[in-house]
Amino acid sequence: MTNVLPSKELVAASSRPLVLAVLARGEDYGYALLREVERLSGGALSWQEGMLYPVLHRLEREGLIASTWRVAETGRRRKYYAITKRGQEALAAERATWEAVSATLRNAWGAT
Amino acid sequence: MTNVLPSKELVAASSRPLVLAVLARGEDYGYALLREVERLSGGALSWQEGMLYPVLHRLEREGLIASTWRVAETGRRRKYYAITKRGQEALAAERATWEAVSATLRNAWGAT
DNA sequence: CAAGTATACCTAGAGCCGCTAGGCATGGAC
DNA sequence: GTCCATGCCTAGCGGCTCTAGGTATACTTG
Repeated sequence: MTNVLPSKELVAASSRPLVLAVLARGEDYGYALLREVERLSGGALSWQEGMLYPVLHRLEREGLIASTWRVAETGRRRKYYAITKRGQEALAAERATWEAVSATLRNAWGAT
Repeated sequence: MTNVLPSKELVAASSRPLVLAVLARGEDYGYALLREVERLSGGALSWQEGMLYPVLHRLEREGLIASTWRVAETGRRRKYYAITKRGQEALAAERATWEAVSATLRNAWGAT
């Protein structure tokens, strides 16, 4: 399932729920999120940095995630993001809409 | 599952595969597609005309669907769209990317 | 110790797409 | 004859990814 190259629209639709879902499992920082998405997709998805950082900034501005600068054991400065209470509610809502659309697509695909 | 109000990004991501999927089941016209999507979603999704017609024109310009003006039994002029061979290939590709992204989301949701 | 690579963050501009908010035309109901 | 549903279309706005950069630092290798 390598390299299916989702359209930019599909990237746009999945970026928020995916970031929130990953952060719901524990805090993480931007650069590592890129790796995590690639891992979770089995290599199929590969996000660009240019879309991730704006997404993180938007989510933080909306109060769905919160950031903390910290120095890692490697000695590098990293900006760690954690999901907030409102972020968890938003995640549940995003998931519900995603599943509604998915169910609709399955209906359309299934019925010949 | 009424009224989940998908983001415009999710609408953008699903419009192409959904239109192609519906037309793969048989030709249809714009206005009826709006109803069909509402029906397939169980009332959860409600497309605006302002996004559907541009989508149809884009898909036709790309050769994925083809249109024919015809007069219905009601006496009204309708523009019927049918999926083309290339459209069916595009549908398969769209479906593959959608499922790759869905699987990624499920992975993120599932693992706590 | 110098150079290259991986890490780690950020942003401006372009292009694309849905949404809002209209417009136009006709058939059927009352 | 008036109103609603049908049936198609489009211009302008805002928002989001992508391209294509920039900056800085730790680690590796010769």
